[in-house]
Amino acid sequence: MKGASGTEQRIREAAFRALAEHGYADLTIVDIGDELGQNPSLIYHYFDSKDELLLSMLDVFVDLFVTGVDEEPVHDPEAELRQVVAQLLHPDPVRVQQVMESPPTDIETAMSRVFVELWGHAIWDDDFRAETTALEERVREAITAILRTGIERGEFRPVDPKLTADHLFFLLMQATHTRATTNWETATDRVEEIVDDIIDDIARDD
Amino acid sequence: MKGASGTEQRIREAAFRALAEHGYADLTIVDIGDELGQNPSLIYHYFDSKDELLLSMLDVFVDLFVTGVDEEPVHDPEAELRQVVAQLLHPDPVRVQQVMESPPTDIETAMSRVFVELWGHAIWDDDFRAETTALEERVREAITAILRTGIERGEFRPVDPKLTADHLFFLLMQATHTRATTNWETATDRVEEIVDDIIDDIARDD
Amino acid sequence: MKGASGTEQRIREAAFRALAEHGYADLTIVDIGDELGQNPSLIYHYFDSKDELLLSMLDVFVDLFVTGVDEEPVHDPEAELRQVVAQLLHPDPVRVQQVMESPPTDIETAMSRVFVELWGHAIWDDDFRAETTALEERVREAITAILRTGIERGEFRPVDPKLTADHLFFLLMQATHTRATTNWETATDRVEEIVDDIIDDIARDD
Amino acid sequence: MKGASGTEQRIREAAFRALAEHGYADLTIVDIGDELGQNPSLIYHYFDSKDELLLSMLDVFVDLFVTGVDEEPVHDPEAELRQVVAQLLHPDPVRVQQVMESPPTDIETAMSRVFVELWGHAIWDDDFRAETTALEERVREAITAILRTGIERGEFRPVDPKLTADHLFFLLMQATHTRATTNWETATDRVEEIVDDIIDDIARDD
DNA sequence: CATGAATGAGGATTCATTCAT
DNA sequence: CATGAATGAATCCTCATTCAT
Repeated sequence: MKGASGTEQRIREAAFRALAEHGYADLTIVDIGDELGQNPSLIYHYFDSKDELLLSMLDVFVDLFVTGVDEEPVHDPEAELRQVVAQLLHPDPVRVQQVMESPPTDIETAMSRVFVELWGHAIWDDDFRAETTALEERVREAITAILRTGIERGEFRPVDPKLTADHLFFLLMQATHTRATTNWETATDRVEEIVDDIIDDIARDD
Repeated sequence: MKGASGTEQRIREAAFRALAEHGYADLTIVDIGDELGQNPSLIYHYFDSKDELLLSMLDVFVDLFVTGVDEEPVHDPEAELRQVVAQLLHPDPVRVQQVMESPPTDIETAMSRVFVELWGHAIWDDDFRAETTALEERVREAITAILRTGIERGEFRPVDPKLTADHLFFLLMQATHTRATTNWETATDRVEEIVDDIIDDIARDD
Repeated sequence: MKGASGTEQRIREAAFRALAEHGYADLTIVDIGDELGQNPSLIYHYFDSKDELLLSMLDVFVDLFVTGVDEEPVHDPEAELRQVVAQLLHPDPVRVQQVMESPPTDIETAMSRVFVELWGHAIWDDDFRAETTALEERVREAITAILRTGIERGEFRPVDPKLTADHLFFLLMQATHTRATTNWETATDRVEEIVDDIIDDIARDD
Repeated sequence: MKGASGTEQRIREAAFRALAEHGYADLTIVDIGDELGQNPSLIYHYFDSKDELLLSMLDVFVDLFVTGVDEEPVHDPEAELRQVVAQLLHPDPVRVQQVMESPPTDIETAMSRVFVELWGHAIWDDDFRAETTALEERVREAITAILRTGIERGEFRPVDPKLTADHLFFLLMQATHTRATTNWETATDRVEEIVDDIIDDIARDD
């Protein structure tokens, strides 16, 4: 794998789009080459194998999914909590553009499909599973930190921050999962409704 | 596809076990034949194609996953609600035996893997997606019915039964998903903790 | 690799002919399939890989090269010595037919080419080298046994049987090598001349 | 192909070493580039194709193998005969250094491997076969010349010089061949023993 | 001179599926 | 019912070669 060539990142992004379009079981090197607009064999100048490319492509997903979630100190807990929710459910096209050169047209669909496909692959591949586990922890900890700050400042009720973070986290992940895997069109809305209620409840002033 | 031959069902079950062992992307007709203990060509006497078999195999999963959840009239809402939770998270070996001739050794792992693989496939296959959607609705309605009965009888607080059912449902599905796809060993326990709190809250006598 | 199917042997023979026609560096599975008159993928029902097939094909060469050389007790040392020489340099079509179903048209050319190609491959492959080493020893020992018997019976002069056997063996091998690898058309005749002189010398009655 | 640039010769030598390390069937342009310590594309500035380079590389082998064998008038036939034998079986490191800038560490192994690989390729390539034929003739004639001089001067018995030269030549070639292609470690010693006996016999004073 | 990106043809291997028995 | 031989399409990957810089 070579160094800082832009091509390498372009290949990763092409793999991301191809995965969102074909799924793991059906994804071929030719599909990725098509998406890349170049000869498939070029891929092997930058990656040793299809597996290595796909593992490396996880980075693209991670960047899209959690960049910004856990980077800043917490200023306004409730606003930030709601923003994390929004970010996980509805990727901001502007931020996506900063991370990805040529994002897919429908980024929400692409993200949820890729999420399901990558997590599904993690069942069988230890390297992948290490990444999925780490990514989930990162998100849960980010939410925990926001909750903790809110509680310390008295803006949130004194709930168990880790437990509540996990609770929210489970709901958000499942929203993404159901969106990709069923015809229940309003599932995401439903999750948002539930999550909003929970946040309202935590943040309520009583 | 021929009639209700025992062989046909044995093939479906073999496909289920093979899927739990290899995953969708890696599943071959030979794998299924191995699991069946017979020549792979035999499968084509009963099913027109691999795809048809796998679609048909969804029935095995449905039987395992929801049989019993929605069949009886509701007697004791809280007990039955807790039992639905238990059933979705921890398949009862006795009941599994009634539905499946040769279940896999570790049925919890098998169930959660197959769940993720089948739902993942539903992204790409409309027939599958119709089934996943219907199955989810069936579970959500079963929970809704229990909640509604409990509320009518005054045993539960007057929550929105559909909303709460969806809430519980999302958590239960995500437990299965996280169990299969990450190294977070105690995720299922965590969901049970959260779900128990919710049920306690609904059923609380105040 | 399956058992006693005739197809397996037919594949080995096809590989032999294809090797004689294309050489090791240029030998493809498609070439072997062509020679076999069947689809190349059939080969993989009988052999795990091209390498495994080619190793197994060594047996065909061994059968052709040394069968009969070392099987019988020695009756007439000089005649048998001359016959071994003849066999190694000029395979008898009748005997070839017994060992091989469809031998190549020009068996002498084929044998010497295959010899050079297989021995060349033995440089890089330990399994092959074990076979070439064993085969050479078998031939040298067969010649040694004939010489020893002739000496014991007083029909040969009391030469060192092992040394003389090696001497004859080196010349015979090189005849095959030079025949395949140069334009020196009469090299084999030249070796026969030299070998005949040596045998005359050993068997001379003085 | 450009002129007599030093780089051109360095490429030929790199090809020689790469051939000794990988074998013909496995030799890639990248291997040669690695051995050269430079970018493989550079090779195409000096040679039109891999085939052309390898044909040109034969010169390196010829230089190593026969330089000195046939250049001088004969002074001491027996000594010179023994020296030709020694040179063909055990390349002198000093002389190798004069012909090759960076010879491989184990020159004997390299020489015998390259010999087998090149001669093997000569089966399939007329240009190569012309070279192998010419080289062999040159060696045989050099030996013949020495023998003839020895006989004329009465230092050797009046054997047929061409026949004896071929005899010695066959043995020497086969020593190289067996050394590279089998595990018979002492084959070269064995050939030397036989060849020494022959020379002793020719040179004997009776 | 020298590099490295890029191409395209070819090769080994896998696998769903068919068919004769 | 059941087997196993056989096919052919598809897939991953390699590698000689070209070209822009």
